[in-house]
Amino acid sequence: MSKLLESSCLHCKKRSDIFEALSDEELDRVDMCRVNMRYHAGEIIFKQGSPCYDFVCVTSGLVKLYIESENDHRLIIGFAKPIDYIFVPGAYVDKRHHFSAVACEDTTACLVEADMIQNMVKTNPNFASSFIRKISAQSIALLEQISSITHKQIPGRMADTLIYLSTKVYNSNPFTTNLIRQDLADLSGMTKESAIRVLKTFKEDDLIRIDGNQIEIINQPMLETISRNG
Amino acid sequence: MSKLLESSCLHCKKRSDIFEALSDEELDRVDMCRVNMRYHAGEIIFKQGSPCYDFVCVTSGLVKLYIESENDHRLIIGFAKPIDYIFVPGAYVDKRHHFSAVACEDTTACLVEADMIQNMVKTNPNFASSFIRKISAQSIALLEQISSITHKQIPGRMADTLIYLSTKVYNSNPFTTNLIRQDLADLSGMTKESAIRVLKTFKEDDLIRIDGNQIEIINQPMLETISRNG
DNA sequence: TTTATGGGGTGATATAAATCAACTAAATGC
DNA sequence: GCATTTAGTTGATTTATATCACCCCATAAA
Repeated sequence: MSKLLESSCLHCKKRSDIFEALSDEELDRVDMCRVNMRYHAGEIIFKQGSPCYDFVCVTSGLVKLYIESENDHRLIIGFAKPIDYIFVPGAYVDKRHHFSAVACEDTTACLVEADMIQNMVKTNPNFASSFIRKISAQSIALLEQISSITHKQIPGRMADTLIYLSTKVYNSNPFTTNLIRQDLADLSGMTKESAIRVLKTFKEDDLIRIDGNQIEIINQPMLETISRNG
Repeated sequence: MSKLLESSCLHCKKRSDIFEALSDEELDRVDMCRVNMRYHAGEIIFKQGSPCYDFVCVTSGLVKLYIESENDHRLIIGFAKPIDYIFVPGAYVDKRHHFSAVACEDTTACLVEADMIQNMVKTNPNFASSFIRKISAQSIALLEQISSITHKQIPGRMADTLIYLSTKVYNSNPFTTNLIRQDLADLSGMTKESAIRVLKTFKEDDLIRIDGNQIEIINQPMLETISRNG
């Protein structure tokens, strides 16, 4: 279930950085190709394999991005939070989504026609540069995650996940999250049971504290050491 | 050891696709910021962590791209072959290389100043689009590799590697390669010993034939099934 | 010639992590 | 109020894969 909201890009306070490069007139054009959507926690925004028509700009809430494989395995490759827009690599290649996006809290987002964005890339050089900068950053994040998951074992991977959540997603410590254990596992490339077990050892070693939905990193230096040692 | 070659972008037969969008005048500008290099097999072209000044366009040979971690683990994330250029995500973010590049055969390549390319993105919209298309394709390839390595076990991963080499890198079957077993392992996220063992079972099951440097996929449908089943 | 060296290969063993199977506790629905 | 589902947790067991310790063989170096 979703409902339409009204406002304008020009005066939007939740505008993604990349739009800063646009003139008022260009923003109006974006406005014309834009739908504001509201998603409930758990709702799918787009699904891996489906055709992609729109770019998604998250204005509130939190969106989880993940790849899924035949055998029901999931790997969370990142999150999109307010004022992020979700880069969809398929838009320029095969017009398909290569990962899925799900609202993990109640979320609002603007869908902007992919053609419009691609057009803007052609007409506004600064927009093009911002766009490439964004893709580049996402590529780097992917490389880091590949590196973590393939080269480190469970404690190192979970340390990376916790540090990532605290410093890149929630930007706070302690942070309050409604990610469940399975999500932490899917971020770290392990099973739910393994995730629970490492978290337990981290708690016992006073590296972190978990209280309901709140996670606090108590000993970040030690977590970083664990991350480095793999 | 490397030596300088002479020629011009304008009449170059080894020009990467993305340059097609450029005018003669723009090609001349690229020419001015260009150095032609020759690398011997095994030589490093750039190393993860080092500052990046140039984009690399491979004109002959083969280049292996990999990420390395503290504990000497390597993961090959792809290859660049003639008429590819190597997209360096750090160029737009932190001016650092996030993976290393090594010539795995004798290789020639043109180094073009990153500033020049970034400038071209701003002045030529079609070039910008080509550029984004290329990055997007690389992102998709990374997603596929992440998916293979984290969701599949050894036979599935090696099947993916063999199919990848045959269809995407060498574009032939059988193909002749000078990749060693360790490289096949680094492509598949496993140890050399494990790589040798799966290859042995593949040979015994008549899925592939290996004769010196030549690898032939005999039963691709079966390999694809193994890949799907993980 | 012998001596390194690097790659391919194999078996035995160790181990990290998945799987399986229970059992709580909380939340939700009827 | 009871039944059902979902999340969290734990222990026992299995298994995939890494590690270790070798072997051989070719080539290059001394």
